[in-house]
Amino acid sequence: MSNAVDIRTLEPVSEDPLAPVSRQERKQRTRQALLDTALDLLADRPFATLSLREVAKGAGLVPTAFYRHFASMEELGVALVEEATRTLRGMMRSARTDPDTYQGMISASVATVHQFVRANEDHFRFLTRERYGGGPLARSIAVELRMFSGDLAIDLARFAPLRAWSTEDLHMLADLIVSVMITTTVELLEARPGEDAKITATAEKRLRLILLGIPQWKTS
Amino acid sequence: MSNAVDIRTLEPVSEDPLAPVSRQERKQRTRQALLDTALDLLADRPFATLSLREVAKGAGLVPTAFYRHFASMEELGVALVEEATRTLRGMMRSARTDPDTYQGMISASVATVHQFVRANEDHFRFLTRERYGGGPLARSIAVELRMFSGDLAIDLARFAPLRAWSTEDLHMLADLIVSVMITTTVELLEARPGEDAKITATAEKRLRLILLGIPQWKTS
DNA sequence: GATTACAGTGAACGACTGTACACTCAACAG
DNA sequence: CTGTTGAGTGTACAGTCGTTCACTGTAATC
Repeated sequence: MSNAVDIRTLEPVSEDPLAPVSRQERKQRTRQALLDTALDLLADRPFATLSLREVAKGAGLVPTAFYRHFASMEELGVALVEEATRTLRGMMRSARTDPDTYQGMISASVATVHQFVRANEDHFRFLTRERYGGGPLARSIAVELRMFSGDLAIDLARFAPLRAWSTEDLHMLADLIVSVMITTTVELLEARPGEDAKITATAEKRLRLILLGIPQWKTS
Repeated sequence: MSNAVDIRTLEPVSEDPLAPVSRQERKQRTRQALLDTALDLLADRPFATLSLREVAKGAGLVPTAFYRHFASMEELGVALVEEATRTLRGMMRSARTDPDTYQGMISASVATVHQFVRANEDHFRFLTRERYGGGPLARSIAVELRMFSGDLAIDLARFAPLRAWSTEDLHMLADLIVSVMITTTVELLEARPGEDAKITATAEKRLRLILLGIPQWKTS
């Protein structure tokens, strides 16, 4: 009767409490343990300060066993980006259920961001940290965000007041909206308990102000 | 005839080519050398990965001599925030020379940001990196940016269409503008040569779109 | 001119880092 | 049942790290 759903993939959670633990399943499990402890350790420090040894220890492994799963810490970082990115794509997909009014679209989008950030704080903290952290991960995250913004631009093009806009202007608008969402995400992650409502309300205001300018815009 | 000006402080540069090198002047000089090499090393990595030893070595010092100037790397980080913050304040002051049209204000502001970022890439890279990097520096940078945004809100309040706005809405608008400026800064720092014009043009568009919404806004 | 203050030196420490290598032992294929 | 594969172990090594301590030499002070 539970019908549990993974909020990241929106796929049903298969509950298999006592699996026969095949060989590759075990491997995948400790691999996930490595990713999880890395994400835990990343709660309050940048990725570049993680050491292979402490990640291995956190996963209950001896340092050398780490190499059975990743050739280096950087490779683990890439896997982490992929994992967090999957969450991000899940959010994007979930936000695409479009109400037909501006106001409805705004509040639904902000609510989706709020829900996903709270349900996956680790992932979003990792993404926002490393996006600007300057490591080698920054670039791949930037690429992912650009994709995000590109998809949003396509969605926006369907709205009547935006049909006549040049694609360049549509991307400008999409980037602007994405940057508001990123700002909101960071604010949520830094918020003290109880401040969520205020943050989402402000985010909605920012989006509403931007959308108010749309009818006045003369596209090039 | 040169009338050279320090772009960070807007104060005249005193040219004293062969000073008699007093004792405390020497000290201040090596202190600055520590800050400078730290900033250099920060070009492509987060602050948390800097080691005391390499900063000392870069400044031509033995590791233990570092302690004559800073009690720890974190203290150096704080000094770095102060230095970069001085640049930021210089930019803010420089941007306050307000033309009286929206369009003039927008292009002048974007031009100022562009000019300051290009002239002090190290400082702005450091600020944007560490703002979201999650270290102990993030908070003090956040405080500084909030001040920045607060000052901007005050300036905005002088504009006729914004006189009736609630202070809360003014802050919302100021934050929005600041986040556009931060986004633009990051884009400039990541830009390949020759892309500057496109980036500043996009930044102006984003600001113009936001300002177009102002007359339609119903403040609360 | 004698004395002090102090920026910078050099050796040494214990802790931690990534990585190499030879190993164990249980799941798998034949 | 037998042989192989491979995830995980244990030891070891060479570097780097922050920090300690006793020191040197010179500018500043009296």
